[in-house]
Amino acid sequence: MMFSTRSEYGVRVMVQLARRGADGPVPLAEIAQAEELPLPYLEQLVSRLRKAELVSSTRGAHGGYELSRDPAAITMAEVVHALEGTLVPMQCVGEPGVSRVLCNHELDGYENCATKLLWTRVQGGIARALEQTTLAELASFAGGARPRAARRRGTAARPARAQV
Amino acid sequence: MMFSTRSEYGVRVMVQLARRGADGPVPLAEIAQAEELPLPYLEQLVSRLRKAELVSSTRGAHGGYELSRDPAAITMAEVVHALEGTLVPMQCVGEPGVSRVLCNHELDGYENCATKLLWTRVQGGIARALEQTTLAELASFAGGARPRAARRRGTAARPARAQV
DNA sequence: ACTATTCTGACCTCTCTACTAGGAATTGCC
DNA sequence: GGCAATTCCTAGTAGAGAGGTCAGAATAGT
Repeated sequence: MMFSTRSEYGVRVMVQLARRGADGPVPLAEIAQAEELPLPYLEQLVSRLRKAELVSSTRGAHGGYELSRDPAAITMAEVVHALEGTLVPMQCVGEPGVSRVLCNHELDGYENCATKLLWTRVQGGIARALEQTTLAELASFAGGARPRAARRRGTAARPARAQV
Repeated sequence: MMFSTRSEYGVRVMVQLARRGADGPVPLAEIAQAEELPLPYLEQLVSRLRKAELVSSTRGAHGGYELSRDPAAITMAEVVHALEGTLVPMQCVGEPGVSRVLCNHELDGYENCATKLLWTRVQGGIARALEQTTLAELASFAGGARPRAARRRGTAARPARAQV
């Protein structure tokens, strides 16, 4: 069980955009270079973010992407949902319909389905973690914000260990 | 992102074993029939459960599987871990080594990796949900445990809605 | 016109999932 | 001992999805 790299890379793009703040639109090529990720792949990912209206794009020369909202108002739940497409740990929990899961509990609307209880809880745990983490928080984490904040707090070469 | 059906089916096997309690070893064919799942596939799954010492097996005629511990002492974290093999939402979070994730943050041991913070939180959310749910709880949920406990607690025909 | 950029769709390769198949080993019962 | 019921083990295999690549069209500044 695992999230796909889409989420990983997409989140990193968002973090980069947040850190570059109000410098106007940032071309994806810059981010691709900074994170050492393949540009064409990022283009696909960012397309999902745009469709979810998390970023806005400017085409043409000197174009690029920028956040369409304040990073503090963007939760990772939105971001990961846009990238991953769905956030259910098992198909019972999601929308009914096509499923690869054999389940004889469909008949009674899963009322008696013990496992559904489990997966719903797991989903709750995931959702809570994602909702409680804002983009602003990730962007200001550790090595990120050189601009001012980091230096003042004395976060020089070696930042404090991540408390998770 | 999703757990595999291995987890789903494996959990159902465990629930069935818990519900059949102390009737001696239960042949897998019975469970396969009850849940309408392919027997040979279950054999593979249950092998993982056995290697994790969650179930014990009796070979030969009148053999089968039974729980090796009290259902109340088995958390779903153990079960799902045994079935899924790993419980990390992103490879950074897990054991270092081979990874399909391109990451230029490896160099500094991910000290500066903002996304790692996110995935670690998500993992925490998943782990908490799985650890707080015991097999006994699932087994007594809804249609399951006629035996006694359920009735005494007033959990009659229609149990209280699952609070997730 | 030229260049920088977003945007789109098709394609490709590999890995993994969700099985199936076939049999060997073990045990109870007659 | 022989047979049936069971676990156990190893190999497959079809399909889906992950994780990209590729080619080019569309748009906008200079």
